[in-house]
Amino acid sequence: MTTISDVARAAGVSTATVSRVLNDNPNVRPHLVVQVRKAIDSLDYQPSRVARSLRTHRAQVWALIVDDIRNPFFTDMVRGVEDIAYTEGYSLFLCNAEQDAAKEVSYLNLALAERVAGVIVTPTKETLDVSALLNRGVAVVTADRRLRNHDVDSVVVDNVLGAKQAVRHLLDGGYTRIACITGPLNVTTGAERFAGYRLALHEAGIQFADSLVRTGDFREAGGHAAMQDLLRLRRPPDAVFVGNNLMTVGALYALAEAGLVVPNDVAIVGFDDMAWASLLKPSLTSVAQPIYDLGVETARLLLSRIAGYSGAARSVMLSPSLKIRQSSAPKVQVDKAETAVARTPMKLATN
Amino acid sequence: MTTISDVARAAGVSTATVSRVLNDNPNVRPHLVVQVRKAIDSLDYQPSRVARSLRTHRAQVWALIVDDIRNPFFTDMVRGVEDIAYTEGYSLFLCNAEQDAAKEVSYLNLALAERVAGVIVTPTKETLDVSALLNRGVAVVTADRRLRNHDVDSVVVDNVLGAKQAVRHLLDGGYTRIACITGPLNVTTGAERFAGYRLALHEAGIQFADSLVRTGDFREAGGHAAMQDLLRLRRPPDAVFVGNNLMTVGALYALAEAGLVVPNDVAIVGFDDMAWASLLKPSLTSVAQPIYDLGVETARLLLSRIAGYSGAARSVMLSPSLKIRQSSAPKVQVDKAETAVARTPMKLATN
DNA sequence: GTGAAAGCGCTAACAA
DNA sequence: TTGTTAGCGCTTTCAC
Repeated sequence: MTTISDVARAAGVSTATVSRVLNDNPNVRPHLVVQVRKAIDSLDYQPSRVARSLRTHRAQVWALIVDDIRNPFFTDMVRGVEDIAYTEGYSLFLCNAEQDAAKEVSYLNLALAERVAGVIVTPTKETLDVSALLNRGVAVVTADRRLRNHDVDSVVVDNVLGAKQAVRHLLDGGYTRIACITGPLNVTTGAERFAGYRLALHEAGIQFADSLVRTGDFREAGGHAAMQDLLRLRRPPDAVFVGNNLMTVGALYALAEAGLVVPNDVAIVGFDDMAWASLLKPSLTSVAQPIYDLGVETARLLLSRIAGYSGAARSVMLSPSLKIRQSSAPKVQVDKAETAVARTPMKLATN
Repeated sequence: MTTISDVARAAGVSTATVSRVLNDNPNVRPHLVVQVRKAIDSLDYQPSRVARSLRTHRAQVWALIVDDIRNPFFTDMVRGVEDIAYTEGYSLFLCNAEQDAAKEVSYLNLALAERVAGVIVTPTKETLDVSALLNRGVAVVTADRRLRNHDVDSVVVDNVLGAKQAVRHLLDGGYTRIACITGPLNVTTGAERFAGYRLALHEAGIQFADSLVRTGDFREAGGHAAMQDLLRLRRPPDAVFVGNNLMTVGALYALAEAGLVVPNDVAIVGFDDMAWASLLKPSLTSVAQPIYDLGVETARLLLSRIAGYSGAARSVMLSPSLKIRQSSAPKVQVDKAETAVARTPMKLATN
C-alpha cells in the first residue's frame, strides 16, 4: 500500500506538503499542488482514513444504531441519514440492535472504540444510558424515539397527534369498541401512540377499557397474536388501531385467518404507511410518517453538534398525516333495527 | 480519553502487558491479568480500534455496498451479513449505491481508504471494476449478483431456475401471451431471470415475442410504467412475469388503475416474495428467495477469504421456491366457445 | 511557503 | 513472563 511518504518522494516534496494538498490547504504554491496531484494519481494513492483518524482524534464516521433493520420504517430513515452523511463525507457504521438492549449497548461501546464523530440511535428503551458517549464528547441524536434520562437532540413524529387522528377517524365512522394493539410502553413511540388512543377516546367521552388493549413487540408475530387474542373476547372490538407497520401486517393476517371482513366485521387503522397499502383489498388506512425527512433532519442535528453547537437540546417534531382508505370505511349498521344508515361521505387517499 | 498508557500506569505494568491482556495472550500471569482488568474497569477504558487498525494494517470492518437500501430484499440480506459480522467481531460500513455506478465506485474507494478487511457488494453492473481492492489484498465477495470480469467468490440464487418455474407455472395454467418485465440486463439477476423466461417459453414451444418484453429498473416506477405500456398493446398479455419485488408492486398498481382483475384479465407472478404477499386479494404468486441465508453465506465466504483461503473462486448457488397463490390461478376460458374448462387442481402456498 | 520532527494509541519484535 | 522500543501513516506545530 502506498503511503504519504511514497507520494512525497515521488513528488519531490515533504510529507507535510502532501498533507496540505490533501487537505486543500491554500498555502501551497500551485505548481507544487500539480506536482503532488500527479504523484497521487500515478501511484494510485488512497490516504489512510485510519491514520488520519488516529492523528485527529475523530473519525469521519457516524454510528447508526437502529432497533430493527428489517423494519422498512428504519430502512427509509437510514436512507435519509445516508444521503446527508455521504454528502458531508461521513461513513456510516450500521448497527442493528435487533430489539436487544445488550446488543444495543455493545454497539454504543463500538462507537466509542471506533472514535466516531457522532451517533444516531433509535433507542430500544427510553432509559438507554448514553452518558459514556456524552462524557467523551461524542455527539448523540435520537431518531424516531426519545430518551427520558438524557437531554439530547431528537427528531420524532408527533405520535400523539397521529394516533389521535387515527382513532378519532374511527370514532367518526361510528365505531365504538375500538381496540388498540400498542408497541412496548417503555419506548416513546409505543407510549405516545397509546396515549393518543386514550386521548381520542377520552375526548369522545368513551370509557377506556383495558380489555381492549394488547401490548405487542412492534413485530408481525406480536401483532398477529394480539389480534387473535382480541378476537377471542366475548365481545370483540369493531375496530382496531395498531401501533406500527409490522404489527399491522400481523393483525391483518389474523383477521384474514379468522375469516373476518374488513371493515364490516373489524375496521383497522395502522401507524406508518407502506408502499403497498393501497394494493390491499380493502386498501389500508394508516398514519403516514415523513420517514426519509426524519432521517435527514436527524443527520442535520448531528452535523450541527459536530460543528460545535452546544446549546440546549433541540427536539424536532414532524407531522404525520392520516391516509384514509377503505379499511376504516364508516360503519354500516346491521344491528337489530336493520336500518340502512347513510354512509358518511369520505375522502379517500389517492394512493 | 483514557489510553493504554493510563491503564498501564494504573495497573503498575507496561503497555505491552495491557495489550497482551486485551488480546487474550496466554503468556501473562493470572494475577496481573486481574490487576489490568481492574484498572480497565475503573478507568472505563475503551481500546481505540483506530490505533489498532493502523498498527495491524487491517480494520475489523467490512464494507457492505448494496444497490438500493430501500429494497426490502437488501435489508433482509443485510441482516444476514450483520448477524455473522457481529458474531465475528466485525463492524459494517453501510454503503448505499442508490443504483448509481459513480457512487458505488466512490464507496469502493472508501473501503480502500478505511483499510477494511473485506467488501461485500451487490454490483450495480456485472462489469464493476474491483481490481483496486483485489490488488491490495482486500477480500471481495459479491452477493445476489455476479461479476463477469473478475473471478471472485459469490453467492447467488438460481435465477434461471426460479424464472423458469414461474413462467412454466403460468404456461401450465393455460396462459399463452406471457409478458416479462425484466430488470436491467447488465445486472446478472436481470439477465438470468430474463433467460429463464425465454427458456421456459422455448421448452414449451412458444415463440418468443420481443413485443411482450419491457426492461425496468428494479424500482416501483419502472414496473408501473412497463405494465402500463404492456396494457397499451393491441393484444395485451394474459399474464406477466415480473423480475423483482418493487417492479411487481408497480405492475400491480398499474393493473389496479386499469381496472383489470387478476388473474382473470392478467395473471401475475413476481420474483422475490414479500411478507404481505398473501394479504393481497388475490394473493400474490412469487418466487421466494432465501435472502437471509444469502447474506449469511456471503459473510461466511468473506470470512474464509480473510482467514487466508486463497483457492479458486467459489460460487454458491441457493435454490428459490415458487410460492403458488391466487394471482396465477389457472386460466378460465371465456372465449367464443364459452366452454367451461376444468380448472387444474392447484396447491396454494400456506402463506 | 515549505520541511523537520513529534506524536496520536496501539502492537510486536526483541531483550532481559 | 514482562518491559523497552520502534513504528504504523498521518497531521501539526514550529523553524526557517
